[in-house]
Amino acid sequence: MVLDERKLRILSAIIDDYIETAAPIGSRTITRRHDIGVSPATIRNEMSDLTELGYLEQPHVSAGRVPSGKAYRLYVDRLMAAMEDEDPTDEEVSSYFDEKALQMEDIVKTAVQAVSNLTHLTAVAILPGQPAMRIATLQLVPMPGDSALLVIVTDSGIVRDTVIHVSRQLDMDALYAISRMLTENLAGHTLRDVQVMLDAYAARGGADQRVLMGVRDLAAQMAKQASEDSIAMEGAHNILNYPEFSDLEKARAFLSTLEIRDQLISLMCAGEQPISVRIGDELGRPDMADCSVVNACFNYGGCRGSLGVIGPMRMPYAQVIRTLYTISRRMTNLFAEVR
Amino acid sequence: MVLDERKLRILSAIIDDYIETAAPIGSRTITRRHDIGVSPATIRNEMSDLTELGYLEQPHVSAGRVPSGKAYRLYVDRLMAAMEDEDPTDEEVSSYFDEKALQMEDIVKTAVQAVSNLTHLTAVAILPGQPAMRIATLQLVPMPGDSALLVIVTDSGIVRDTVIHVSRQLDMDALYAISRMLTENLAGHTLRDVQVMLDAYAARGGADQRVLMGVRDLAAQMAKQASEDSIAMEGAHNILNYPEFSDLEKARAFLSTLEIRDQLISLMCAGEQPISVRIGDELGRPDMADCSVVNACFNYGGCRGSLGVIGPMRMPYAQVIRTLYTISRRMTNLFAEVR
DNA sequence: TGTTAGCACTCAACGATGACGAGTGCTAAC
DNA sequence: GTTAGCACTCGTCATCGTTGAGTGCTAACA
Repeated sequence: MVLDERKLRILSAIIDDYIETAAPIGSRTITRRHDIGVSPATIRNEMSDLTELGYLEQPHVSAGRVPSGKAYRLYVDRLMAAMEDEDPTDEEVSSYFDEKALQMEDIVKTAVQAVSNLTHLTAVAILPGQPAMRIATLQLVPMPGDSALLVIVTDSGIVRDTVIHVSRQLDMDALYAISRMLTENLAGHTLRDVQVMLDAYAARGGADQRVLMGVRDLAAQMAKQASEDSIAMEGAHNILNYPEFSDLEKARAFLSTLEIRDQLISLMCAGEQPISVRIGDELGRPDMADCSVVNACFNYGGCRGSLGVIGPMRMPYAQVIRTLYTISRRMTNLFAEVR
Repeated sequence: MVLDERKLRILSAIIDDYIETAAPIGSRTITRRHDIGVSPATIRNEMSDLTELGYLEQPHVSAGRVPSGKAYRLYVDRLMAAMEDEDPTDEEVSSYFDEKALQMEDIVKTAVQAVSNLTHLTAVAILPGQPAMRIATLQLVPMPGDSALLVIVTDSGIVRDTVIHVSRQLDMDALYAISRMLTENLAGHTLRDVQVMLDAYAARGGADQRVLMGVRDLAAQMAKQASEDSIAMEGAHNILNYPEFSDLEKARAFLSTLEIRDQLISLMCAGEQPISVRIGDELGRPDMADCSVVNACFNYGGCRGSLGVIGPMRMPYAQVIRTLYTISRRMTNLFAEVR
């Protein structure tokens, strides 16, 4: 038995309808809503074949059919092939990004929000850790009271700051002198090296110990943060709007999984392709067997981040893929600009 | 009919049991679980009186009784009175705050997480806007490429930064010179004034226009952000664990309300007391009539922020109040330190 | 006068039952 | 190969009796 043109059309019709209605599709429904040109009985025969081939499933004998993971896979593969030719427009994406000169973290946050709003699904971005980041500049800014803001900028454009205590008599110029000195000595070194170097300086005495320790602590904190993947998520409880999660227990299980960092990262980490779609079992996780994940990747610095959505297997793949593709490309461009 | 000692004991027993089990409490249950010293029949008579007085409600005639908002009010008032004498210990709170030298926003985020984890409710913090913030320092830090990080520190210790484009030839010293000049001219002025002043400078020409515009834009953005209340929230979908929200529709309504900024702010804004408890109707919102909000306030700079939880009327008030009290006091101390 | 045992009554929850209808699979005719 | 017809399946929904927790009332008791 082979998947001929008519079977494909019927399957496609079922998938489209099911994505829209979330209810099992019967043979008559198809003749009503699509112009296949044959009677329900014929459709039934074809559907029976499609079930045999593993593309359709029957919740029970007297219900309609529901697409299987295999069906979605076929559907998405054809979709992707068809999209290659298309030139995706920027649609409504622009309105989310109209601010200028955003910092990296803001860009990611904005992108995740945009995806969640546009797809009504849960959007997640993951930035893989960069353990070997190097310091580019280091600057102390006076703060009210006897403290200062320590700002560290890395070569990949990541910025972190923290408040440290300093001696009261250090004014803007004095702080700048220290900043210059520290930058000259530390620029180009990795965050880990810096910690060791500063301990050595401190042991030799001389400079303001509090400042040195402050820098070391922030460097340590940054090194820790930077070596960990960072996550942005938005729209987690969008899934409550999907009938497949109308069972509270399921919804809770889904949300709990999203809350566990490692699980989320392993779910959402992208492959090498610009767009990757993993459907149901392909996720390799029994608890997520009726979910799908679509990922796009983007470049920032020398690295690859992942932007994606997670939701029920029944999701509007075409729209999701288009949205993710557009936004991830936009992100890559913005990051290129920032550098 | 008056609320004598025995009625109070029975009411209190009902509330305690109900908070624990979430199921209507019957007369026999009370005699089984509490040592009131009278028979179920007597309890029934008392319960009938309590219902008459408005402290108890009957979901239907053959179910047990459920405490009314009025009952919780009484319960909480007595609780607060009893707590005055107590010296609250720091319990497990410390483990959340062991990082040193946190920035304001981090402290708030940490606090909200701590509250949510400890109470298993939805925790929210609100920092009221400070429209009249003044600039304390302003500093440009070199970034890779032809851009710089602009950092603005306000007199209340709020820090914001953004990346701006500058001429390629500006090195660290040049940027510092500009920073000094700008700080000298702008320090002490409000964010709004600064925008006007910079437009004037720019019109006169001379200095690096891009820098001036960058500073103006960031000042504008900060002014906008600062004049708005800022919100931190954690544990929104904790409510899915409460049987009162086992109705998906209710859960969704609750979550939607939390997502609407203005509604959330109006719900969570605290009064002047260190701890405020608003129960059911007292919130003045029909859609939240079976929820309660407990708020604590904390000081930061000259301002008052609010830290609170929102959840079903049936919440463990004693524990919630204690937790909020401890953490809000801790926050006030930390903010005093930072300054 | 307050307390208690007894008893009739109420009503949500639960399970069984049957009608309904959407949908299937099979067969025979076209 | 397609289609009409028909028997069959099975989830959904409404109905109905049963069960049990809990109440309110009354009368007896201390």
